[in-house]
Amino acid sequence: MPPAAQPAPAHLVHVAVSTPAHSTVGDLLSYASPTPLPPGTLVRVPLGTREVLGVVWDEPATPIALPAGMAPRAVAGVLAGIAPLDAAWRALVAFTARYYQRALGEVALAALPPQLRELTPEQMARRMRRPASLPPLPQAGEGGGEGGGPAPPHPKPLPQGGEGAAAVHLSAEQADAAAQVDANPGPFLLFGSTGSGKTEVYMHCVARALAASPQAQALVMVPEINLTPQLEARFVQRFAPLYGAGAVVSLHSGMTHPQRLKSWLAAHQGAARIVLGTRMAVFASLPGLALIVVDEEHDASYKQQEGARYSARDLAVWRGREQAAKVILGSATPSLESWHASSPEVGRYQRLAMPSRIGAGELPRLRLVDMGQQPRGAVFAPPLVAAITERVQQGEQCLVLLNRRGFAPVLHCHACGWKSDCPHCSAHQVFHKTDRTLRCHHCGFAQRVPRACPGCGNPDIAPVGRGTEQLEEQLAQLLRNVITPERRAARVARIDADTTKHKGALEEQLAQVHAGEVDVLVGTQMVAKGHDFRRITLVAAVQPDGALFSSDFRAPERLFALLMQAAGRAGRDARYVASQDSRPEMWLQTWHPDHALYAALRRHDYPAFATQQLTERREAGMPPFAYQALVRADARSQETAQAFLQAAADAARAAPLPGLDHVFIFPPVPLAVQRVANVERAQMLLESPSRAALQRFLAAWQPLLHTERSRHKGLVRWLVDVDPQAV
DNA sequence: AGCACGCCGACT
DNA sequence: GTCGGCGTGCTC
Repeated sequence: MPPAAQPAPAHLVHVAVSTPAHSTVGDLLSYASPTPLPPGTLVRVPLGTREVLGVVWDEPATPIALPAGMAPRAVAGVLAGIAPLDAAWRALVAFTARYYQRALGEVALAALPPQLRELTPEQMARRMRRPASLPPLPQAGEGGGEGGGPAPPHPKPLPQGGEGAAAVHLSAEQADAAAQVDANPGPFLLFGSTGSGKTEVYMHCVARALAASPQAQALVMVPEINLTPQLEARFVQRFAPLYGAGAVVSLHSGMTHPQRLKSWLAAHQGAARIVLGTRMAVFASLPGLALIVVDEEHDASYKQQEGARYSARDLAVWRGREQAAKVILGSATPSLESWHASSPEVGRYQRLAMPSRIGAGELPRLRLVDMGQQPRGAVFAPPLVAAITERVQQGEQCLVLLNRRGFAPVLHCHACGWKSDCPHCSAHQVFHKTDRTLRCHHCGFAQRVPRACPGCGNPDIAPVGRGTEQLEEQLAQLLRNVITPERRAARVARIDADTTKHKGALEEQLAQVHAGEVDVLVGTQMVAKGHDFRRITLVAAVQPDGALFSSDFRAPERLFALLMQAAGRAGRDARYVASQDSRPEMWLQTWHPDHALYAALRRHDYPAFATQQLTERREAGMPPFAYQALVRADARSQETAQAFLQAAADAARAAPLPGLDHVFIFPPVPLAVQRVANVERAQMLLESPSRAALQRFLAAWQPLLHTERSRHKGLVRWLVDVDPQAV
């Protein structure tokens, strides 16, 4: 009688699964597998009653002890068609989790395309077999080891001589910047004014990087989904002839899950040579990564605002160093962090300047309207109305910016003092005239506009303040008799989040502007970013002052960047400036015409502005001369939220935690909008001159925060935000 | 976070 | 008699 086949000796594998940082479960869970599984392997494992996606992780330095008496469960399946994620990807994920104080598995799983979680191994295998537009897939064998499968096939022979045939001529400035990137390790800060042709430099550097090796890949990030289509068009035009149509892919949250999975797999397998995307693309699996470009690197959108609150720009720099890829950060108005890092005194980044505008007209002249000298209560100062009228009569387009949606931010009853407060938030409900609603922009609560004051019955309730809807209405009224050179009545249009809710609406509206059907465009800051309005010769910011005296120390930086960017929308094409005496202009309506920010803006002098801001920041000990973290707490009552934060701070001081000597803990305070959707919000700022000390402190603090959480009933959630972009 | 189990109110 | 409210507790 032969003995029954011995069960194969079980191998213990350590798997990252998605358990949030709030959970008591450790970073890695142990499972049994009949065969050893290399780190990076995608597996399905049982977790409680469900089966979830996991990533086999590296053997921990210190062995993990299972809870007493617990036997490891068996791995349910291996996603065999997908090569293991390489060590570089795992290192990026591990660093992100550590630095931003989140669970490893949460970061790892969030970094993978969502459809991987939904597909069973069988569905996955079917999908991998399906003949796709992608080149044939490398088959990853069991135990395939590090670095993925064999080199991917190439749809087209490699271009000869480094530069592709489709290369365009670079200006001397562009060529010099590109040559510096070639010759130096970086990271680089490409400081190029709007219209200086940064994208050409990016494409040139991408071409060089890809030509250097058949495996080489490039990652190009932009801040907003809206900006990916036009970027993709340019990259496809330039690189598809060289590397095939599948060589350029996009990755952003606006794509469908199947599209995202397809792009992700193409990048993972190396078939995609160029990945374009938003901040999430920084986590793409790119085994051949040779170059990372972060366009508009100053943009706040690179900071993730939920889950792991990572900065894709900062992670790009980290990843580039780890994976020996060059990194180019590009901006006309760099973040002060990057500007400082590229200063001679620090020298961490190499600064490359491109001051000239190519093929575009001169930068617009700044016109400051002193609102103290204008009739009270006017939305538009008479000189601005006159200027817009004149432009429209000459067949030129104008752009009017106001960063506030709706008709008016609040309704007010003068009889009893009633205001349109949101019942669930400590904020006003915004009056939207087009659909006759009051809407809270924080919690989304919407209701019909009341006919009379709900407080006293007074039928006369008045809008206070202005939003884009009101500007649109007022401008249409002011320009009602203005005729364009084509003998057509002037047309005003509005672009904001309300008019572009539906898919394709933004593209449609932009097309109308490009076709010249619109004369004056009113919009929020979404129109100031990136879009190429060739015929706009006048840009006006109606109410820019708010940011000058904001409690947020980064508000001036953001305002300067926004206004510079908006100014760059004007006069992109010299042909559309009708005559010499109508050169492009940027108008600002301000109560503070002598403010230093506007003076620097008038000279288009970012370096002067940055120097002044950095001086203030240095004196005040603020970033980039200090490092910050924020602990946020949401609770049923403000007292509970603050009590939790205070208790956490007390526990840290009582311990005392390592790094505490170099970390200053501010008292808990309510957020500016204290209550949202009936949840009270508070936060506590931590500041340190040493990033390392702050990191050490936060890591040691994590378990105490968990402990405190359970002691505070009514606490809804808490979170840590490292390097917060607003405090 | 999910997803269980668990113990009290208004309905087929 | 059940369906279901969301309060605590666990996930290798």
